[in-house]
Amino acid sequence: MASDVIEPAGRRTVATISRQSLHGEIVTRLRDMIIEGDLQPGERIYENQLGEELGVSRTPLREALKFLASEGLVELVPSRGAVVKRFSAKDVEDMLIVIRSMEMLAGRLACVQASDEGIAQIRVLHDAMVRHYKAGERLEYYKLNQQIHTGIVALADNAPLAEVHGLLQSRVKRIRFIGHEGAERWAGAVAEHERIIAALEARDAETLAQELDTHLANGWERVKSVV
Amino acid sequence: MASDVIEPAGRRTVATISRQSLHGEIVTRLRDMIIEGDLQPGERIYENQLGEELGVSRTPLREALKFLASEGLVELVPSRGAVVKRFSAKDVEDMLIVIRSMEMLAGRLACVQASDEGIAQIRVLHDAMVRHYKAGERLEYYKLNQQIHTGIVALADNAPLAEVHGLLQSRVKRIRFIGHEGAERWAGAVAEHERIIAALEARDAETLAQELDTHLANGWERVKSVV
DNA sequence: TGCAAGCATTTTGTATACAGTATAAAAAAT
DNA sequence: ATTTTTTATACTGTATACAAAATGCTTGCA
Repeated sequence: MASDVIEPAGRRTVATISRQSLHGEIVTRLRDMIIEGDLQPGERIYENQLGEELGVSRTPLREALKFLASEGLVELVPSRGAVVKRFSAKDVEDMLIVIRSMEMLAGRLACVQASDEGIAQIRVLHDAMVRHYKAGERLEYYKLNQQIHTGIVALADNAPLAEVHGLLQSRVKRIRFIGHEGAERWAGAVAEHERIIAALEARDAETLAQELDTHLANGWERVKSVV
Repeated sequence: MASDVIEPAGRRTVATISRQSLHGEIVTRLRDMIIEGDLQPGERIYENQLGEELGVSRTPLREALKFLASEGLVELVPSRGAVVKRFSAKDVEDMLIVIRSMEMLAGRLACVQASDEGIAQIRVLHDAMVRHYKAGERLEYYKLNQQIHTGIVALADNAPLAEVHGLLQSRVKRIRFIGHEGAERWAGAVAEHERIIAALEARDAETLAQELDTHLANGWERVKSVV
């Protein structure tokens, strides 16, 4: 996964000056490494070793770890350093419950707040996703799927909501990415998405919330065997 | 914790059980300072000065600032250090919308998940709060009010939910604390609480969610003049 | 052979020092 | 007088060095 794709809200990527502070770069770098599985859950992080590996000294690395600890991606054990956080099945289920609730809220808000152009953009993403589905391209499908969900949340025009959603999303990304669903389930997910977009375009808040509810509940069914 | 009792002989742990790392202590210290208004919104934080003031060197202080930045309490401007984050009225309203949604979810979950003892404990807190209300003790009332809301979220037995709720809660605490409501509004809030507790005891999820919804919507009405 | 205690190594926690950058103030030129 | 440039100062960013704590290993003893 490229690190330059759309960043979650709260992170400002200024194109003009790429000179973000070093610890900032390390944060995004490590976040990617954790999500992509380069750093595995439960793995202890040795500051010297990792710092050497990244070509930075311990100080900014430590600062980055504190940041990620607050995000909940790593755990800080006093006097024993940082460990990549491991999530239990219940943790994941709990997170998905919260994510579901927040996307339902986002959907309701989006039906009121969103501009027509914003909704149209979601439709574009959806159509592209369907094309990738028909072509059987799972990775591309997965990415667009994520973008659509993040996009609906963005339409709600509620920064804290987007932030918290992104926070939890980043934690389950790793697990969700693994989830390989069978053809029939995959088809079901696409059909659900179709109804979601339709409800959004109709600005039918209750229907949209309902569709997101069932879609994300099914999402848990799809991944829970993997966790 | 109980683990200190069974320490092996010859290995004596110091009385200060809170053997938290220094940056950890600084985090809680600064968080309190921000919430209580010792550090005011928009105020720039000079690391040397604040470090001197707290009696710590810059390194752990900087780590603490990174942590708080991830929490959203301070903002990191590259090459210009940390600033206490300032929230607009819309920010606060958006946060309260999300908090409301999360507490509604928590209420629904609590009706299923909570133990009878847990619910009884909320009742105890509520009764104590009412006593403080009748005595006109605003500060004590405020604290118990917070505890009740946090307690209901805790009953949901969903760690990520409690975490993100606490995250947003800590941001609006500062504002909420300021909000001095008139006598009649105060009475209304207490009455709403009474209905909330009743619904919880009856484990009536929908009624509870409804009551929380109106209560927290009114909460925004109560503070929005202040923001 | 098993266990315990002490020593050594490794790793984290904190402080300090140095380098780079932004801001502000002062001086010079238009 | 105003604007621009230069210079100085102060603060942040990063690295390195030192101290404390924990883990692991070895050695001694029963």
